[in-house]
Amino acid sequence: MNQGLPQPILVHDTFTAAKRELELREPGRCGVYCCGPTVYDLCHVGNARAAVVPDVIVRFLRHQGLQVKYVRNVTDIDDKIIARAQAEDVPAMAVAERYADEYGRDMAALGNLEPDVAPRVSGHLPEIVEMIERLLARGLAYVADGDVYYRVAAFAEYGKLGKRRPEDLLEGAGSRIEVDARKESPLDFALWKAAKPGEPAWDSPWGPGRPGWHIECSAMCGKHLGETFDIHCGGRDLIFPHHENEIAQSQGAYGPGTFARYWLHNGFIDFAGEKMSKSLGNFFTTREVLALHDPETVRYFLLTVHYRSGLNFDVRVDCPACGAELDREAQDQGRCAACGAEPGREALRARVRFPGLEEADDRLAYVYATLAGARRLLHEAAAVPPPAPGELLPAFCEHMRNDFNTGGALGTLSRPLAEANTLLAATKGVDKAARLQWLAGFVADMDQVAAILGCFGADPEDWLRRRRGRRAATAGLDIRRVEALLAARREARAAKDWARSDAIRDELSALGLTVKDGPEGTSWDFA
RNA sequence: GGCGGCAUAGCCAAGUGGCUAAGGCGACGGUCUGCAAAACCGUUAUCCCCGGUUCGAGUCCGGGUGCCGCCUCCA
Repeated sequence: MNQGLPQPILVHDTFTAAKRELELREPGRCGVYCCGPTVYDLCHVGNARAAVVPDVIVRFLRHQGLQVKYVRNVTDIDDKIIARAQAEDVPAMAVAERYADEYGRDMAALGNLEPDVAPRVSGHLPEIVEMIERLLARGLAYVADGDVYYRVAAFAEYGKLGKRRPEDLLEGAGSRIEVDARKESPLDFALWKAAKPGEPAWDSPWGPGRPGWHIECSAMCGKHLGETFDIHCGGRDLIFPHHENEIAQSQGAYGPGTFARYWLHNGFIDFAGEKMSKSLGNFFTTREVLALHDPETVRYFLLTVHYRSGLNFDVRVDCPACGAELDREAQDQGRCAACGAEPGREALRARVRFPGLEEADDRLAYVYATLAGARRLLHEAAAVPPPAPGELLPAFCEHMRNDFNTGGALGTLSRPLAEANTLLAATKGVDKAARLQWLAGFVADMDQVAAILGCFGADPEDWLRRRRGRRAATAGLDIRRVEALLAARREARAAKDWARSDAIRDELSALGLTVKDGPEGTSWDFA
């Protein structure tokens, strides 16, 4: 069937546990829902990945010509928000408002497109209540003391997404699942929670209260994407119970065969090989990482591996006193085993480095330097022939069509980038028109790659300038002193005083810089 | 205990049964350079183990081993 796509796209669907060809509910159109954050604190890097992944998927689907409606919710009613509000003695909605803003800032910094709709739970109480009433009417839910629970036993499909059998789940009921006398079964989950004194509450047929965690997504999907839509995204950990429960609710309300047609789940981010947890060495907010690296570098790094794989952030901390690399234990103790210094955990945390991101930053700089060179050459040319259709974009898209394989797609760029640099360096023996034509095609293709990835799209010169400025700032470098040294070295080189020239270069390299002497003069960068 | 995932070079990593197993980092050799740096070129793996299916398997099936995750809030 024609899907309104130039070529078929394969997607890995969690429900069927297999790669399937994307068949749209309506050719040419695609509805995408992404489970967004619960806004009770600054978002962490895992949240960033969970947003970048669907963002790239949406960008690619649009690039392939689909009309995409992208919905990413914000959970602004939740126990953790209430807990934080009570701790700070402010209204819960104020907490939610604040962190929803912060989330928006982080997402924008990372280059994520605005979703078409960013619904909030607090704006969908009527839809939620209506859905619960539907479930009650169908015998799939029951009221107990102002709470409403989903009757899991009444939904035969329960457990299919998460590959779980209700019997197995019940086995560990005593220890794993909190037993609540009001529930018919320990597996039943809350659709509506009666408000306790002091908690924010909304009116409902069952008394004042608030929605359970899962029902919001079912209700918001229904409202903004319809009873059935194409793609539902989220982190792996949401498969069970969150997405399982969404299916139970939505199919319970709308009938079999409704709701999301494809379930896409992204893998976790680890720090230093461990799942994030709130101990020193392996929990980082997006904000913290963005303070150390260009947001585009972070985005690029997130896209270097396939979205379903785990992604490890190496964490490196060196002792401020002796420079020794500290292991995890030393980091937790805030003490250097090599020299005995005790800088403390906080001081060490301030010295954290992410080698993977540093490598990614270098790679991005290479790409931008190549683009800068190509653009400069094209700009200087009197006449540029129309771009030659290259192989870059088709090869790139072939990987993207295979379950949005950004890692594989990025790999296809290496050859063309090297080729571009070869052409840029070639001064003789190349056909000038052919060279310009190839480079024009390269730049045109890279523009499209940039639109798909949300990377490589900045002005190359600006990006490289920003990078140097950022690194100069973190290194506490005095640019004027660097300029003075470079001027002195230029003089020495003009006089062919190599000894002095090299001495100045040594001085610069002691500052952590490297100089490059090219035909168009000397440039410098960080080593 | 139940369920799921992963195992590819020194490190990271792509691989939709079939030509010489992408790519990046690192290392080594070379071109360029006053010397360097950058850039470019080249070298750097038979895919955890055992068995099976197949004309053909890193890719499918079974059994091991080892990591990791979920089953409780979690992206």
